[in-house]
Amino acid sequence: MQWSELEDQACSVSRTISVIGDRWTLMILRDCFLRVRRFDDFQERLGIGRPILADRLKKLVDAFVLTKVAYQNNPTRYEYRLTPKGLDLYPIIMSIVHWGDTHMAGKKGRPLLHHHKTCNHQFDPVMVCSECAEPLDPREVRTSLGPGARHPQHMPVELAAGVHQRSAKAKSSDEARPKATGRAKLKAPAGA
Amino acid sequence: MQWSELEDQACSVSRTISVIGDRWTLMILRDCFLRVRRFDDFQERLGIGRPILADRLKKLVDAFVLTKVAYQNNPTRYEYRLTPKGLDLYPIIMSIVHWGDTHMAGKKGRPLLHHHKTCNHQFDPVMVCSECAEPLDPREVRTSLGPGARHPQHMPVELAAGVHQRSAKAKSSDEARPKATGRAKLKAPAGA
DNA sequence: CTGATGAATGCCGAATAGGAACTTATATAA
DNA sequence: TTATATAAGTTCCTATTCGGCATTCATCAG
Repeated sequence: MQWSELEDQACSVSRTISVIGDRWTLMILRDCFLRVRRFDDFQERLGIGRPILADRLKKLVDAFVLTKVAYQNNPTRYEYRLTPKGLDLYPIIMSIVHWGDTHMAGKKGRPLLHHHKTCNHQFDPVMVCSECAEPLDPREVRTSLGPGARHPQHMPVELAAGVHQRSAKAKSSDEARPKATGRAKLKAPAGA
Repeated sequence: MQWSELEDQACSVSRTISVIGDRWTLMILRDCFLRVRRFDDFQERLGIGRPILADRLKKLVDAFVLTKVAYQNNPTRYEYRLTPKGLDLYPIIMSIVHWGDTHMAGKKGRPLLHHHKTCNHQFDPVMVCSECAEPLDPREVRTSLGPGARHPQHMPVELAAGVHQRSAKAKSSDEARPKATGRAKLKAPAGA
């Protein structure tokens, strides 16, 4: 499978990985959230080669994750800023940071601390259910087919087992709609 | 920078990326959470080459993200299961899925739906603050140095700017740039 | 004009991906 | 007994991609 085929797949993970599934891209994005914006700053902080950096930045701009903003004229120079789409990557980056803090930190502890201005506490990111606000445990989640489902290889094994080529009818009980009852403030963008 | 150098860095993102920052690895992990466990199932679902699959599985086992469990004897065959450390990757995978659902879904909608057994609702994952349970907005988060902090290139720009270890040519950049915040609050909050 | 700065390219060796066939070990079928 | 099927790899080879160095490009300061 080629890199470019990934984004054509009917799988959200594949398509996301086609944008961010690259070592350098993730490092660049981390720096973006640390408010790094200029080519040479990225280059110096990451120790990345300039050609690769240029390539990754261009791809991120093409994917509307970053946008080039002129910060001076004559010559016009640009800096790279996160778009709203790029800002939405925050949970991914924070999840990665938190996993690293939890499982990969050296004996000295975590390198960075996060302080929430809203509540004025140091915090950890927690992934919760949009409906009941409970932290998510993978064993408490059941996956079912959505309207965009196409290929069995993107389904959980227990659903893929009976399906062979074509789009399967969602056979789970609540196939219908997300119907967000419950805490409105937790409701994530519905997407699609 | 080599792949192998990443894991030596004092940055949680670097170290995490050294484990999961690979296209195939992320796809494999997605399948793990969809309860795929056997070599040939991974191979068939992902269309990945067998050598690469074997390599990635081995790396994940070495990183204690997966573990090999014998599911039969004569001949002994193993399947791959997520360890607790691997299960902790769930927020990362879910963040990726959700971003893809939100920003990369085709017109047909998302391929998979997630149902929370705990509350019996279809849901989206939301990343919240562990202290106040509010959804996280990157602009409401301030980053500060933790006990494991070492290199300025892992700090947010406004903190790295004041650190001495910076290379000599930094003077011009500091001059030309609007001073963000001073270095007033560099000190990390004491305990979590 | 010359040099400095910020950014993008070309070239080339090294690493990686991908496919096909091969291996091992056993159970089942002919 | 031989043959076939199965699961989990491994070996080998080719083609692509990656990463780093040096260069190029455009513009402004002097």
